[in-house]
Amino acid sequence: MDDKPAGTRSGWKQDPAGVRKNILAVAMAEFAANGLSGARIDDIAEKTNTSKRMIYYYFGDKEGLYGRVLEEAYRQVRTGEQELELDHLPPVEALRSLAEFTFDHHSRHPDFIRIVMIENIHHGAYLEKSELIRLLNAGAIQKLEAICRRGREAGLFRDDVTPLELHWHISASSFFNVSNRATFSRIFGNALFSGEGQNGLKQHLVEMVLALALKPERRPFPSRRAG
Amino acid sequence: MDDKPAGTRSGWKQDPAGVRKNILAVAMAEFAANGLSGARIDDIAEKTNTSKRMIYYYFGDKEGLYGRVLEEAYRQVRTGEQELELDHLPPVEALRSLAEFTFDHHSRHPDFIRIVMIENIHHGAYLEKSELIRLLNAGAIQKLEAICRRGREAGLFRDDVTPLELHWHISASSFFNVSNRATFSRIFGNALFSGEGQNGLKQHLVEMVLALALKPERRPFPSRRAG
DNA sequence: TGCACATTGTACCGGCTGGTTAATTCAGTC
DNA sequence: GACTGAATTAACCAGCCGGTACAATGTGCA
Repeated sequence: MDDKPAGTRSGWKQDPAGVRKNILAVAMAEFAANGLSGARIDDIAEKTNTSKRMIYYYFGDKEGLYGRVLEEAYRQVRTGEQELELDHLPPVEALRSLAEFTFDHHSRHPDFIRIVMIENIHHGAYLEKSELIRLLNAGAIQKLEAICRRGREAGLFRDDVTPLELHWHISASSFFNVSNRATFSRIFGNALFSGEGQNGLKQHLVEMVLALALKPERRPFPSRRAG
Repeated sequence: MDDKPAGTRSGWKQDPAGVRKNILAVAMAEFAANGLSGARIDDIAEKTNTSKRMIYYYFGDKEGLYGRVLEEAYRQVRTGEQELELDHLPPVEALRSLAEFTFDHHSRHPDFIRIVMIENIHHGAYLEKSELIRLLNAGAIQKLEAICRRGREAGLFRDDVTPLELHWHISASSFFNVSNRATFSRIFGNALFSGEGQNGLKQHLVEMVLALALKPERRPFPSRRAG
């Protein structure tokens, strides 16, 4: 165990922060794989560098652990989103980039998607209890609001389509693309989930979102035909 | 117990078919509510008109029961879809109707959505085993294919957007609208889930789908502005 | 009626699983 | 180097829960 101590104390042989982190990471994978009731504390403990007792020591009980995993999942994903820089782009390009980024970002974080699916199965009961998550998500739509403001100021965007609604549509496609891959591909084949298929979906999502956001007379389409 | 016997034999006092049906209905509700590992056989038996013994008699084990519930869920929903009649409508109107219907239909069947969510959590492992479901779903896209054929023949529809992709986009929004209601509304409020909000989403979904399917020069938009 | 088979009730079990008890080690402090 | 609180270990437990054994009863048929 030659990890560098992750906590604030240095030269500390025991590593509480590292243990917590290790438990959280393993638990996230297990909950994402098996759900709240499907995950086994013993299995989580087994895959940890520490023991079952430590899980209860740091997280109280199974639901407490799940709650922290949920928070951690949101924290990781929202943090990743912050890195996207859009202010230097004109509104239409910014919206296009945001949609493409969201589509790819969700695709890169299937465990997050699965945790959110599981949380929805539980009617958002645990998310309900977390103030941290509400704070984290408060900023989730700010980029889009800024884009919409600029777009409207430039006379490009409709004003009867709200940022929230745009966010909903972008999220729906990006989320569904991961969450329902198993059943959809089983029923209709894998075509849409190949590299080519995914690019097609993404591009068409962008077209749809732009078609929705832009005033009809400002639409940059036809995508690649006469215009 | 004055149900009429549902089986093939008449004048039969015992009612195996009815018992099966009763178990399936209760189990579907329980699995939808709690997931596969979360649902309790004892609880299901309790809410049934019969006993736990009968569940094992008819369905073998818990997973067998879940598999049949999954089939039944698909059967109910796909059967309900059959009732939609679109052949008498011109292609654009037919597509609009199909999208609106799908949106509403999913909204009316939250338990089906939840079962599909749960099945996706399990990577579609049980759906994988069911030939019945594959057959049921084979026809799920035929209406859309017919619409697209007519639309292309009339010179209205693009030919680089497949029926499968249109189905994917319509499904994504309609599914997400139910599946992620809990977390989305907790984070962003209920505005989109009021009657008004839902109508707005549905109308904008239609706009997006039509914008995607139609050739640019044939788009009937601007939605309600000059044009 | 008596036979063969389908259906059902009762009582039970084994081990999995979330959670705990209590003793032990570790690191800093005086 | 004894004291203290935080961190850790190992053994243990109660009851839940999926599943079963077996007897009993219902049903059509000859």
